[in-house]
Amino acid sequence: MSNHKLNDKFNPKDFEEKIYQDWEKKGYFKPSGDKTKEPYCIMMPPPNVTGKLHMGHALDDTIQDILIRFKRMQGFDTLWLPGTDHAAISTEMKVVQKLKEEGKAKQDLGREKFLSEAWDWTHKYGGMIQEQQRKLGCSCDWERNRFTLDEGMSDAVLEQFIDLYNKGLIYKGTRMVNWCTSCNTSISDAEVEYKEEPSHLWHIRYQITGTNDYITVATTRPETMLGDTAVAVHPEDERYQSIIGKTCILPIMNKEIPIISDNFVEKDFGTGCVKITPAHDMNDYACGQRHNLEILQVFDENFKMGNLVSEYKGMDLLEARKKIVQKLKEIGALVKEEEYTHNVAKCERCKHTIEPKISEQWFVSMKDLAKRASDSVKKGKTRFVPQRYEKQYFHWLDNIQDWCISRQLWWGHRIPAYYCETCGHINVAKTQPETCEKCGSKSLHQDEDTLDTWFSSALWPFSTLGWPNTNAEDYKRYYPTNVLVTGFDIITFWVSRMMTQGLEFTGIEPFKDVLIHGIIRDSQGRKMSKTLGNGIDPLDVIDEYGADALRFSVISGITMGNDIRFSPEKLEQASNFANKIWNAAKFITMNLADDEKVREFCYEVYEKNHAYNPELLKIEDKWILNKLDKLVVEVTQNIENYDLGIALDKIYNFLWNEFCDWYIEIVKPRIYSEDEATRVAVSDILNHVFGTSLKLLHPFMPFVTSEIYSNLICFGTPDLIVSKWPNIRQEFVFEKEENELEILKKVIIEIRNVRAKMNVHPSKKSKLIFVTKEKENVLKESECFLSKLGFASEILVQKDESEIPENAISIAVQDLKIFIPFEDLVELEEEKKRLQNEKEKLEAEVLRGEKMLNNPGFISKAPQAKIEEEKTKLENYKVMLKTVEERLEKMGKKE
RNA sequence: GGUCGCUUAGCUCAGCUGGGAGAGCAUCUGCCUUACAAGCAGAGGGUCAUAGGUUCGAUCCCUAUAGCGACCACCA
Repeated sequence: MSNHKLNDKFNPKDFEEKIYQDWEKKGYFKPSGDKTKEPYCIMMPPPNVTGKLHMGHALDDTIQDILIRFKRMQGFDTLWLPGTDHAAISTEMKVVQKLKEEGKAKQDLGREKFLSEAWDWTHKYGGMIQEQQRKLGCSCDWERNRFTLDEGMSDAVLEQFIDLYNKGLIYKGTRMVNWCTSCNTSISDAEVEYKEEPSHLWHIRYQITGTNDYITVATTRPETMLGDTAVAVHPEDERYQSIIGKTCILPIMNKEIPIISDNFVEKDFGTGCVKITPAHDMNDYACGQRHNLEILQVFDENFKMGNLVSEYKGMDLLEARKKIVQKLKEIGALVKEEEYTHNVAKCERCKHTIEPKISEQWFVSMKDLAKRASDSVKKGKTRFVPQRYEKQYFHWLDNIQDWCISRQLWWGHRIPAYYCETCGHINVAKTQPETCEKCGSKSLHQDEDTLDTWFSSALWPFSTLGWPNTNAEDYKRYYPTNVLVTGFDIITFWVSRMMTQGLEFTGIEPFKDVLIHGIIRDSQGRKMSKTLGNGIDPLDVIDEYGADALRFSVISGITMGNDIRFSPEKLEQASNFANKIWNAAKFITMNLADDEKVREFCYEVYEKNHAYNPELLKIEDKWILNKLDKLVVEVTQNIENYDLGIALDKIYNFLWNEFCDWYIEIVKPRIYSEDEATRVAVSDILNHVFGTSLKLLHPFMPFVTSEIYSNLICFGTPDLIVSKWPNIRQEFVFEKEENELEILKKVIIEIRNVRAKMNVHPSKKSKLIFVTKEKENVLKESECFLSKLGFASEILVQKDESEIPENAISIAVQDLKIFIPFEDLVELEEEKKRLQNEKEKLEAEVLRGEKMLNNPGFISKAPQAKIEEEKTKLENYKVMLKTVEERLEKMGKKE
């Protein structure tokens, strides 16, 4: 007997942790370093260092792990490099919050102390997510783990800044930027999101200077009117032609401001007149630039009312709005107040309001960089999967604005710009220069700001490999990477920037494929969110069902790019599946023939590439081997194409419905055979087929497959994780046998079907009489399992129908006729009804076939193979119909 | 407003370049058949959103419509 050690009950907790430690200890996650192999590399999108694993990560990481494990088994020199991101705003917010709870403020602490707090925080909460990724089974090389604030990465960031600055691609300028009033920093366009909010549209009239006429403007922000420096209309708006160039009186301020014309004004919106507040609106600012308008700040640094009007000074903005509306009412300037919903800019991180603010910031000039990144994808150098997402990418790059990279934060890479206090010159260098490069002064101070998080993550695919040292071994070997796996929400933030920066600094696209997946929603289809509290914790899932089940549940049946609805049913399915193969493994190991002999046989099959000995193979062996070979080809192809959901479902179906439900059942009599040669042969096929399926399944469900495999296969075979991916055969040698067995399966299904319909208890056996002219040999060979699965007391094969009892059930499958004499159990009327039903079905089939084949269009235009196929099918149906008709006729005569 | 996606069994979703609709769960009927009741065997259930078009043939390709969703832009 085999010395199997599989526990009686399947429980992932018994082995998952143990197996992971074993993999890591044996160094399987590290690249093989074998230079004769082709490298294959994936960079893990770095999660926030203080983050927690959520379902999105679970999906993203599972996909990557599947690809890496697949390629590793295929013999590539694989590197999957993990890491974490310092997540500037997010982490700083958390630390600020913590300080606040302690009654401290960031400013009081000062930069040094704050950073030390932030590092403490990072060390305390950081890295937790990586422990969780281990639980998920991620086979990434932890020894190459990187952090965006570590030394090497920081050096890469400085290199990038200085290089772009020297090329003139980074500049400092005063612009209107998005300002988060809560985070107190500028943010980039990509970090702004818009949310619909109910508000009002106030119509306010401004008197045209020197007349009794008025011009009415519509606004959602009356509090900004104090800073109006013009009113604009569309140049071609007939209504206002006469007043363009005149001036009007700004109420409350009682100030004369010009009426100008500008194309950005929409004639059809509101009144067609827009108040222009250059200091507090993006469009107004641009318009002000075009018309040389004065910029008047209405708010102070803290977004309270400034001192334009002393009455409102220091007031909260919303409060000021009320007061000003009130005032306008009083002076009769308010014409109308209507309900209005509009989009309000919000901070993507903290969800607080974004205010446009004029300030001095650092920018990256994006136009040329974007063009190149766009072209790369257009030329197919980098490919989006699914392809439709490239539109999102193009759209972003084609409409790119300069990238605001400075943040008024402390947690991050500090901008390497040193200002000369003597001459004002900006010195840009990796470390603080002794003297100003222009005037030689020693009074220099560094820019206070830090860089956008994405400025460092943009370098991720190569800074992790040693860049800017272009001679670094990893960089030379693994760059560019093969595939980037991520969600569509991050295409603009990250994918596009890795492309622009990658091309600029390495001259090549950082990855060949960009694989985009959907997001995981809750069981009702809602986005998982903290506020809704509908998030599923992957760790809870792992705890309850195991990591393999979690992985199965997020991959099975999915299509790349489509959203996934989380369902507990899938987890049940997954864990049932794991349990199923566990039990199959138990059965196989329990019944293996003598170890030594099987091992010899195994060796033949494995090392000689399917060196089957046809002498020892029976029809069912050939059937399953043929199916297995097809499965290998298809699954391999599916994974190459990133059709992971399809691949997994095929393996599932093969293992459960073909291997367990049919093959094992068919082969049981041979397993229990007295003859040792029979047992050895069948043990070997079981081993081979099951072992090969486990290989195919391993990338998807690494733990349970490994645990089983190491208890199943013969000595000398390596651990599953580093075993060889099954060979792909070019041709399927057992097509004929496969087809024959499929027919026998149908026969068995039909037999079971009629027995079920007639309520025959399984213990009640019956005779099976096969009538055939050609399939005697096949039937003889299959007698053993036919009799078992068909509940037969005896099997008779004969050439004609001469001795068929009157009251027998008859079944027709292709050219086979089967009769089951149930003796007293058969009710003639019932059987007639059933046959009549059968007849009608077959007639319909024959009709369909004839209609098709009689269609001249079909005959002349359809491919020949299709025509032949239809002809064969029609012949089969005709034969079957004839059988049924004859039987009916006979029964009719008996009455 | 622009772009894109989705609409298939009661539910959740597959369905790869057009050639007789699939899975899981749920439902119904039998089974504790010595791997597995987390199981086995069987069954029922779909005008593939609607209307046109292309084709010998359309769930699949084209056009329009409706409902849902996402992204981008943002109009004061």
